[in-house]
Amino acid sequence: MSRRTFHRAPEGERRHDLIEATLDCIAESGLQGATVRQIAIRAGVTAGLIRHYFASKEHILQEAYRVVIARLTEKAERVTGDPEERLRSFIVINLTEPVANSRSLSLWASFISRVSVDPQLAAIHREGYLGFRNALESLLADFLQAKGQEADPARCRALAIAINGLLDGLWLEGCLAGELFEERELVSIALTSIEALIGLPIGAPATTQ
Amino acid sequence: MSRRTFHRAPEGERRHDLIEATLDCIAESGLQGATVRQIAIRAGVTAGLIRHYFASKEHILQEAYRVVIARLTEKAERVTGDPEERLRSFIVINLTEPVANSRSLSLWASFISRVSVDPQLAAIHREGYLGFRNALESLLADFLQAKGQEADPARCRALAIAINGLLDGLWLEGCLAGELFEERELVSIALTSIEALIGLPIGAPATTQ
DNA sequence: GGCGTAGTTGTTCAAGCGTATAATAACATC
DNA sequence: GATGTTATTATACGCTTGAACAACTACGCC
Repeated sequence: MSRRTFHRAPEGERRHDLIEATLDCIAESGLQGATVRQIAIRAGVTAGLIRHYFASKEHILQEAYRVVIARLTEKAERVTGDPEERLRSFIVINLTEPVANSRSLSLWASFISRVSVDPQLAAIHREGYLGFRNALESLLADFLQAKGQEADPARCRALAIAINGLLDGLWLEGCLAGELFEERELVSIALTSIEALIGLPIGAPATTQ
Repeated sequence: MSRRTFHRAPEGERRHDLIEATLDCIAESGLQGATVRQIAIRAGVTAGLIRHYFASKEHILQEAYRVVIARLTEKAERVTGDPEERLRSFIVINLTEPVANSRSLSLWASFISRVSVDPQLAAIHREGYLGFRNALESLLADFLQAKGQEADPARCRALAIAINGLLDGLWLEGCLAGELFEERELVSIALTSIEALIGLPIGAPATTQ
């Protein structure tokens, strides 16, 4: 009985592949679909190998959640340019591919549903979430200051909460109802709405139709 | 070996209890925690009984999802009063108990994560979601008309999308980060923001601090 | 007050789960 | 090319799962 041949992959690559396979399983069949056997099949290895890299199934799920959060937030947190440009980019990035698509939503919702139950996931969640909102709040402060407005802390906080909510909600709508909107439509609505909230133009160049 | 004694409940009551037990299981341990045995234990019956009322586990989960959606939307869809009062109530209801709490979010997210995978759940979702947004859109049209503004359909649609997004997002923030806000704070931010979006006061009576 | 019905129980079954561990083969090193 | 290390496979174990089904009993009915 010959064993199947295999390839010894470097640790980093193997871990990455396993996590990617995990995300595929979750996106396709939910957390319940992410069994060690299914993950292994997808990654093209046998089930036992997962325990060689992750102490338990819990651990690989936690790592996978970190990756999900990172992909949802990292692009928006690295915008460049002047304050106005950065704010605009932040908005657009969060409402277009690859951040906004149904797979992202499936993954996000799968983990969110367990955040209030699983303390480990809750910790990972809080970390990523605060980072995101702080990035937005400082973006707003910079923008207001650049426009010569006093950056009243209370107002900044309220604005950040509102805009964060608006972006979350529109992202949700776009991911869920995808085909009901053009990408441009949600971005356009977001820009117009946020201009109304702040009371200043964000100067979207020929984006608002 | 004597069997345990039992009570023959009327169908409606028994089905209700079983669904309630299902929701408890999901809220506490996610969809994975909703096994026929756990549901049965919570409902105080044996596992076999579930299959007497529901053709399969899938069916009881679908019924449970219908209940979740109904509880999230029914109160807001039944607001009364003049247009301004109805709009204000709609906003407040969606951001306070019992619609906004962490259990609601857990249940919602659990099902949402499978909507893009399970066609049956997707159908149930679309039904409830469109009802909610239509309710908001007609509320807006009434409000604008009552204020003497022309209810331009395109603007109504964009406004409904934006406000729906804002409410969803703030609901999410409130449910997830609950302790970071006072209930009043999110409601207050929502009212102020929506006034800015519409460009009209909603006349919140002494609610905005 | 006995009977029939069907709501409910208890048990069983195959499948699939996470985990543990021994055997094996790929690769680095010399 | 032999050797040592360890990534990887293969197999096994104990447990839980959704489902099926026969036996039992509560309760409406006449």
